[in-house]
Amino acid sequence: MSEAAETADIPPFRYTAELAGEIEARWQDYWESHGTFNAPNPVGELADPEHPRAGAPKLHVQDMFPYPSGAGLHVGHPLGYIATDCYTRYKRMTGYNVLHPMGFDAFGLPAEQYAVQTGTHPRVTTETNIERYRQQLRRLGLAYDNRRSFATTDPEYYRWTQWIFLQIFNSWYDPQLRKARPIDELIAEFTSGRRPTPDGRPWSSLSPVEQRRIIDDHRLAYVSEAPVNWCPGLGTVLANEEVTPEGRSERGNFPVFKRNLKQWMMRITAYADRLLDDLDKLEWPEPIKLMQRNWIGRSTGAHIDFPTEVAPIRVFTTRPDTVFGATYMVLAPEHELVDRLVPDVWPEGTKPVWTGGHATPREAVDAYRKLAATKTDVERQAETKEKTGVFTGAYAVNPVTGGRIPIFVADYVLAGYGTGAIMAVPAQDERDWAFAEVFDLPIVRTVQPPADFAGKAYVGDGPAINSAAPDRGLDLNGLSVAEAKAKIIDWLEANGCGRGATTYRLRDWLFSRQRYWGEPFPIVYDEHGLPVALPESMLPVELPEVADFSPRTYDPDDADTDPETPLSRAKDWVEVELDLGDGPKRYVRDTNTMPNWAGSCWYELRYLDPDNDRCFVDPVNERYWMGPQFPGDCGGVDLYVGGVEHAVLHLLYARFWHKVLYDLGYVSSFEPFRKLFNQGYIQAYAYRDARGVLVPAAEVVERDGRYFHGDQEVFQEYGKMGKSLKNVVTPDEMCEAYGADTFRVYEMSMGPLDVSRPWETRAVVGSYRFLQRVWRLVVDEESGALRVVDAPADEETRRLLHRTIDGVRTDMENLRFNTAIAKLIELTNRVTRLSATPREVAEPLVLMLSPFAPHLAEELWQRLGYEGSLAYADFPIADPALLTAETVTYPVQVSGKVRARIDVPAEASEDEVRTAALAAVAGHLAGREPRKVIVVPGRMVSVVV
RNA sequence: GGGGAAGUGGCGGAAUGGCAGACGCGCACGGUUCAGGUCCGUGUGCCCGAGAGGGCGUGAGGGUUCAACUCCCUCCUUCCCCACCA
Repeated sequence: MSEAAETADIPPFRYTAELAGEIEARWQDYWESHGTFNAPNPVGELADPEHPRAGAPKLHVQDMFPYPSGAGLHVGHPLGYIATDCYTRYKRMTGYNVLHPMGFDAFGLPAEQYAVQTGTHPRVTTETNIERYRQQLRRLGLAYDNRRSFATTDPEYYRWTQWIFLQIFNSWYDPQLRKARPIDELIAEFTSGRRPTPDGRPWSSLSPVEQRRIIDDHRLAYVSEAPVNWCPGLGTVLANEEVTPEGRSERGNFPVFKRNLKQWMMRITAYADRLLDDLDKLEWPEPIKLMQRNWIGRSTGAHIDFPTEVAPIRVFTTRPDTVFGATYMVLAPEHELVDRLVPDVWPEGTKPVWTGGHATPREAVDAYRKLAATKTDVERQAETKEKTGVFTGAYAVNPVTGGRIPIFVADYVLAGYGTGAIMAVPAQDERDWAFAEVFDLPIVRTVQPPADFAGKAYVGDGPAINSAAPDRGLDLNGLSVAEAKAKIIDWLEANGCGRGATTYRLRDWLFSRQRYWGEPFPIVYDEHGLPVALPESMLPVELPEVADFSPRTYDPDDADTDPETPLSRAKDWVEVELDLGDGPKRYVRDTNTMPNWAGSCWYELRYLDPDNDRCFVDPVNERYWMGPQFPGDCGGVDLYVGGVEHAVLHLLYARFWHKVLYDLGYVSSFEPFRKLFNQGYIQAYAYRDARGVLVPAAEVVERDGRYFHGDQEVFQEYGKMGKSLKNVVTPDEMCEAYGADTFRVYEMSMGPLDVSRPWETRAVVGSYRFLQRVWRLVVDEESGALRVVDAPADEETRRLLHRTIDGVRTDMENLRFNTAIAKLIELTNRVTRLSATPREVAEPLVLMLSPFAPHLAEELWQRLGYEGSLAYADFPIADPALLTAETVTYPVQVSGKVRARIDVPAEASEDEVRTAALAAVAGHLAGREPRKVIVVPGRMVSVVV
């Protein structure tokens, strides 16, 4: 087919991809040069009292910003961006001052790894990628306030990331007030003696270094020698969340080892309760809230101390009511008391199975620990229910029964949760039951199980049994689990052997990485090796130039190695002489960088005041865009849209930082994102040939339900769109073939926004035809003349228009764009059948279409005789009088089956409808008298015989 | 193992107690065209029937109701999250 043949028959004024491209470029230029989507701030450089929306009610909508990868965007990426664009364009037309910004989360490993491979500086790669993203997004006509755009890698941005880090570093958590406070206030409490020192010595008797260590231990950001996930293959430590269940690195799939290393930690656990409780204030999808609740994992119960010969063992239990059934104890292999407890010889009464075949307890414990340490998590996984362990040779005393109970070491008890020790109650815990069976330990039921519970643990509710110690003044028998818990906690507290307690699954956040392409810490170390904050005037601490961007990596299996960061090799940068208040001294910089998450922990705030160089956001601007809307409101972004993969980490970290900033008085909102919406994913078909090799999806053709690549039959599968599946479709291709407006309409009409669905390029043409029909309603394809007439529309068209307006408004408010578009298509299809288009329909149709197809709408709006942009035009309002049809068709059911339809005037009374209905179905009644006739006004009639 | 979400035509989906399948893709037929494509029109859940019409139908089974895709119970399947958390 020749170019000439292709275009020869096409009318000169048809809405083609070429025309769409021309219109789109023109309006994108217009919007940019007019700053059409700039949103005015109340104060500061972005304030604009002349703006049409200055002082209007605000709406702050935000997308989860992208990491600008080298591959560029595919059609799945902008789904959420288009959705928020449609929503904000709509809300702008209903009078809101809309803030809709976009930025880039640009620190990260891919640019760094590319740098390692090619020597290209990550900044160069990053900036190239960002530029590409900007162009791709611009082409989609997304209505951003571009003055507010930034990348987390901009020194002017990460200056404030570092500044916030310092606020966190210079804070402590006051559990009484349940909030973070400046560290100076803690120092003042110690100095005045209001707060005792940890070991009771007077504050003034401590050396300055001792004082600093105590203070440092209270900071919300602190350096800790803690067990971390060391990954020699990557040369870096990883957060727990970055380690797979198999005990390998999420990136690279290298082995990960638990090592004690000095690392920055964030005391997010101090906020566990607030992070949990404030979920109730948020309009988030329940599944996401649940995931956060599970992640925080609050359990309430008690700490109980079990005396031993060396020191009491403290356990955490959620079932203190079952303490009478505690017939043995288990310590995690890493528990600090293990070494002190182990005696020289096996005591009297040691069962052979307890010893693991070893001659002494010491030997047995050492061997077991060694085994546990070398076992990877894969192996532990494989033997999930197989309980292993070994007797320590030591006994503890059950504080309520006074009985001696053996102490075991077993890896089913985790060092990192609770106290790393448990009281084992086999009768009421399935794991303990399994262990007790293996090691032949006594089982004492303390909750009466139902009849069919012989031979297994019973974890449910029931009356307590075998739970009395009259000589100790304790009797739980007959009480329910809840009652027994309350009573035993009172008893434990009164007798000094325990107290009510709460523990969390959430751990403190490991906050340093041994990478190059991240924010440097604004911290130096002095001659004592203690951290010292750099003053604000020294921010930002910029990344030094280095020759080699990679951390030192090792044999992936060699755990006995130490991190060596890229920054540590920049000797001139690392060693500095500074005057930090007590004269010029030599300091050493921190050579770690912050994790990827840092930049996204507060970016929602920087959009509000992106150029402010006095503070990270002006409080007035923050209060306007994010502040509480009513008493008790948490405030925050009004709508935050992004993928469900950030359900826990990003959203938890960002909430944490936001709460610290709130406590310190910098923001008026105590949650960053009031409402969250998770968009689904666009997935795509991929094809493999008979050998299992992927073939490019674009080259596959379907014939009779089978798929072929050339002559070869290939087989369809379904998955994420990506290079690896050879099924990428880019927005640029779609813009080229159909125009950006068609692409936008297609993405929004595919289905509900929160559901994942497959991309089908061949279906895009439906949206294209729709826009062509709308174009034709307004513009004559042959002459280019306006087809719009001022004569009024017929009554039914007018009523359909108003029902459409009403329905579209509801759909837009609820982000149901697919049904909104369906309604617009229905209206369009009706008007298409008219010989000319009434202006009273054309104008509202164009306005309603404009959020989805903004370029086309702007063009038609202009052709309809308006000047400038329709971005601030009023969205159509339905006339309530026209929302019903003139006549209503009622289906008439007899015994649940539709037997007739009747047309009655909309204003007909219920009796008139009933009479008409009965007449219509008389034949089906066969003379029987209806028992009941139900008339649902405007809906249907149901006759019961 | 625990938790969550979801199962509707050939496909994406619509209907949240009231006409199941809106809207779109695909497909079929017709118009336009030398032809293909485009565009326009009509039809399109399945079965019986020439037709009028009738029967069946929202993963399976049961229940509530005049009326169930929708609410309740049991089960099956798929996807996602967590996973020895005391």
